[in-house]
Amino acid sequence: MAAVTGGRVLLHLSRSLVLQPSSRLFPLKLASACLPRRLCSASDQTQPVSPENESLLENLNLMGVDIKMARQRQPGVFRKAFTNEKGLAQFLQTKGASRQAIASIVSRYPRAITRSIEHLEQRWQLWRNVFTTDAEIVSILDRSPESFFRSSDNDNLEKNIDFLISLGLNTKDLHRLLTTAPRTFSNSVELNKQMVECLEDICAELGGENPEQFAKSIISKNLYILIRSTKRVKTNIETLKASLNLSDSEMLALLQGHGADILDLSNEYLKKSFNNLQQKMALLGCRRNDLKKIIISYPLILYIGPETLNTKIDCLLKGGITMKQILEKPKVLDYSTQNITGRLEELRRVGYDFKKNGINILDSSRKRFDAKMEKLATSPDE
DNA sequence: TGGACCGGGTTCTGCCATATAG
DNA sequence: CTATATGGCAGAACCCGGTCCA
Repeated sequence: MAAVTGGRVLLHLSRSLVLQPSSRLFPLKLASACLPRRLCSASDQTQPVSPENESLLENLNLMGVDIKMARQRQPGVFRKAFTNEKGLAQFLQTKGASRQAIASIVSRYPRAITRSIEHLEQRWQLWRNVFTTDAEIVSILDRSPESFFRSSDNDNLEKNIDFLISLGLNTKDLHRLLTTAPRTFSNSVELNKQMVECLEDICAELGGENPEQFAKSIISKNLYILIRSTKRVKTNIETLKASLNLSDSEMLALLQGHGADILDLSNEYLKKSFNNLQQKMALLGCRRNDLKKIIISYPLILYIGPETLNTKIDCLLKGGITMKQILEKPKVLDYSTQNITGRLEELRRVGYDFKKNGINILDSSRKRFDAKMEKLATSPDE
């Protein structure tokens, strides 16, 4: 509203992509007169807050930025006298970002426009140490602008990369890490070090031989671990250990296997998930040891939400599969309820005998499953 | 050579709270 | 005081196919 005061200026701005601090043209006192939001009335005891930067608003409008969203997220940016929205836009454009992408990036993380070109160039180069193309970086920025822009500390970023390499993570690991959990690289190195130390300590406490290797292994198995708090990881390990009554070596084995996958679940979620599974299994007449067994062989079962899990199990049971079979091949729970339901129906039609043939057929790719079905259709005696 | 075993690929941000800087 | 930097949180699966062996 307040922003569109002069079409003349709009035209002018759209022509020149030359970067310039945006506010020069509008002295502050003038802008304050334009903005009714903060009339410095007599009753207002606080210092008059500096008003929003008028020309900045215009620039952002031109860029297609969602001003309302941006203002809600980082209002401070709008009151800055000098910003670099044009420079940022041009920079991202040369890297191959579309107009829409740039607008979306700024809408979601307005502070991006406070970074200088030098800063941007440097940060981009650091990311390019890990990524091979600009396009990859652009796609991450589009996905998560905050990951790239939240920190203005390029030295820290460099230290992070060095640190992660020093852990023995190779180029491919680094690439996966930055792709999957880009926030990791905006953490302070200290924070990342803390998590690594935490993992090493856990290994040592459990009597592990090689804490460094252990930490590295957990990170490469669970790329989200470094953007979690050490408290979360510790609590989850305690929860697992206590509720399953695991010995140190059992716990260690679990973590070195697929247990790493569920370490980053929120503490409450893990507990809720565990309790649900426990209850469900008790209801189905399983023994306490079965619970332990299924979690050790298929920890990801705790990743599945209570409702989904119960539905899946019921679905399998209704389809003529026994709990005993599920306990032996928990991986069938990997597949969606929809997938399972469909397959059960197909198998029922051809009279597939789970007692005789087992349930492994449910744990196979679509291609393999279809091939199998075709064979069953031609020679139904199976 | 069918099928069991196993690991890998995909993907996870956007908000809030708090400490710190200015 | 305000703005920035940073930590932390909730949220919640599914699918594919290489390989090896009986």
